[in-house]
Amino acid sequence: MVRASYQTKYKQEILSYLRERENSTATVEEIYSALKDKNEHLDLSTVYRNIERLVKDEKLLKLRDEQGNKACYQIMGEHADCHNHLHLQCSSCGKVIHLDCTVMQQFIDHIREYHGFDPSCDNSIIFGKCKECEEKEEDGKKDT
Amino acid sequence: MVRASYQTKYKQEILSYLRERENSTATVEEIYSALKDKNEHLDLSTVYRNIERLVKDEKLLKLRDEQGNKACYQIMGEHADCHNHLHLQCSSCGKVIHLDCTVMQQFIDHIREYHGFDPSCDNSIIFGKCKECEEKEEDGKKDT
DNA sequence: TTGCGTGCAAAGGTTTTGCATGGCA
DNA sequence: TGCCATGCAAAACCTTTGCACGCAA
Repeated sequence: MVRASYQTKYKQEILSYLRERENSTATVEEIYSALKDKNEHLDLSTVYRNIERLVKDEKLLKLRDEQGNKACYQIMGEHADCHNHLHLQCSSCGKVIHLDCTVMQQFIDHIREYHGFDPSCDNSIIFGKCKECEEKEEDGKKDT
Repeated sequence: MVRASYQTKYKQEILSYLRERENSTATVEEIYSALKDKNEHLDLSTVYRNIERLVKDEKLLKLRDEQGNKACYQIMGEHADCHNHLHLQCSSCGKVIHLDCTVMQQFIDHIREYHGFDPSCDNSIIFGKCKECEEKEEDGKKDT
């Protein structure tokens, strides 16, 4: 039997918060302040500890923000095999695209075969801009 | 006229230290302790400040170690256009392979065209294992 | 009782900042 | 003189750890 509800309360809230953001990531701070609204006494360390376990259980994917200053997290999809595909993360909105297509497979194979390098996709992130954010930026190209 | 020698002393030492490592990266701590040997009074903040400027001047490439805990740096090649190719970094030895081939170009183009995502290669790192480290590991596969 | 999750406080590691000094143009 | 790099000290920031308490099995 799985542990009772109280004990996993925060884990569930973290997962549910991240499920809402589905395609994008959240920093620890964002998760913390989201849960803090409903749980006055919640401590940051509790959030860190819960996240840590969720990552270990492969419920969450640990990534990095573009500057590399902070960890950010994303919920794992149902298939949960984020080991074999690359991640594209938009540096504006944080959205993560799970790249998993033939071209990507060929690319990985090519690296292995011709560059003597065996990519592990887990921590690897390709940053850039998604189409939506790029269009937004072009619209608002006036400010600094 | 460029600034005189004394003022750029540490910058030059940093560059020369990183040139020796050519294909791999160094953390701030590593750079610091290497220079410290010759410069007793060198302070860590000085290293940080010099590195910062070298990155801004595009003499160095700022990367992250695999865990994302620390920054690490690599010297920019002569062509200095690290903006248009991907970086493969070995998580064992830190070596960085500057991937710049047709297949990679096709891959990038494919992402742009079919996934609505415009990769910016600057901060993007694909971690993995280089052939040498992989072979080393297979040889010594006995310990924990 | 035992185990585990929690809050609180403190520490840890990396990086940044403020300030006074001193060298070079 | 004026600008800029430096050393030193302190702070900032993200993250981890120690400890005691309390709920659930």
